[in-house]
Amino acid sequence: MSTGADILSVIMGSTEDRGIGMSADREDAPAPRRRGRRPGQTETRQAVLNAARARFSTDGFTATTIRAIAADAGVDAALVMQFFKSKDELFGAVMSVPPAALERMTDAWQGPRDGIGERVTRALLEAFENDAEASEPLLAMLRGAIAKEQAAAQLRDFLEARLMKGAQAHLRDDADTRLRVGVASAMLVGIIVARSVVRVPTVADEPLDTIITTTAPALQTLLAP
Amino acid sequence: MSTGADILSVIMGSTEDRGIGMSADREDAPAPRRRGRRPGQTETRQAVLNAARARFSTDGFTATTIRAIAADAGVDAALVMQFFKSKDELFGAVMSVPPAALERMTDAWQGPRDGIGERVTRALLEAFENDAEASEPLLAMLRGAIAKEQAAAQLRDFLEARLMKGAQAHLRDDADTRLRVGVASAMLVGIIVARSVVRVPTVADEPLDTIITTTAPALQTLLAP
DNA sequence: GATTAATATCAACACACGTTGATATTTGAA
DNA sequence: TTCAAATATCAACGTGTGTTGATATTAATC
Repeated sequence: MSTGADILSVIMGSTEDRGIGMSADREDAPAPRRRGRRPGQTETRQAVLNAARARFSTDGFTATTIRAIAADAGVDAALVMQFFKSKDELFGAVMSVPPAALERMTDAWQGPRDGIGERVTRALLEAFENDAEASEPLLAMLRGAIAKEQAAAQLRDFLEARLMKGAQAHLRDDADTRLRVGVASAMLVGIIVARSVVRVPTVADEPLDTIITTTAPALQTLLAP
Repeated sequence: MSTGADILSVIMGSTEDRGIGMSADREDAPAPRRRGRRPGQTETRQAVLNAARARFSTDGFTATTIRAIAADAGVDAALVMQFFKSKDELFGAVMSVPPAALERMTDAWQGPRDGIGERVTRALLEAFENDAEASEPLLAMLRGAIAKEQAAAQLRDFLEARLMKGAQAHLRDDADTRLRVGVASAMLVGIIVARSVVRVPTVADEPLDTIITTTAPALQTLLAP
């Protein structure tokens, strides 16, 4: 049941990073837990956040349980409630794309019109495939958008106010351009859904470069008509 | 046992001629319900299916409760369990796109290469926007794909074995064409997600024709390179 | 009319969930 | 040292869930 949390704890941190040491003790032994505060520097809060991000991104909001998150982090469920006071607040704390990843995505819109289709396609899809820090919050929002209006709003905001706005900083600012950027983003989200959520074989089994090569010319037509 | 379910769901939304006792009793009166079998010809099973399809398509699998479906259909929850023996089986009975709607989508791939981008885009998006019989099962699968592997598999099958296969009947059958059809479908799914699930304003507020006009040339590039 | 099967409701089960209050242990400062 | 705050667990609560078994009412068949 454990997800890509190990990778994550190596990469570590997100917008909530406190800049302290890592080492991330995963629990797998059914140890008879001692009761009080643990000795040494405490990093449990971060472990809970990582576990929550991983769970929410794979199971969605409703199907993710506080108890499961707590178990993943090797912690009692009540402690999770003590840190973040409700499941809703924990979800909110988890859904934020780190600025660095966002910048990498929006920078792709800059540059000559010639290669814009490929640049944008590659930036977004590669970020999603290789950067758990960027993809997990996005997947959490996407999956959460189904059940939680909060998540839909957050994803809307990310796409609209951050990704698309960041794109338009490098483009013209008329209604037509806005629409084209919106449709292009939607298309790329579709490819992400097909690959990572639904896992349609034709799209999911192909190497990412093949997908990019196929997709880019269509995006080019859309973005540089 | 979903034997008769598919047939029934095809018959259902005919908007006219239900033959005999229509009535369509939606709950609105807090009537003290009588207990046994209701008089007249019974159509409750269909009402349950309709309510379930609507619920699953808007709330997703996990958040949809048997009790809510039963209430929508004006029926006791236990009766739902008697008809379909579990929530899983009810979900399975609901997720099937009627053949007529499917045919309308796949037929669009037929014809001259010139207009294929627009034809396909229009067929899929319009079917989704105007035809609840087609869109509700699809949305149910899409929303369910997050939490239920069953739903992801069903949606995979629909896209892969039905929609894409139906498309390829009218096209060449090499690996490259298959990939292009897959990517095109994924892109259109992305637009559906942006409009109907996440409701990104830039894409969702525009009239459908504007979206189609913008999208079609990109699909054309992809499908007739 | 009598029997049987289908349709319907009701009451309750066991279980998992989010959440809470009491309590134990450690840390860090006074 | 002393003591409050932070960190941790435990036991339990109320609620809502899918599901079940008993039972009532009607329709269809003989």
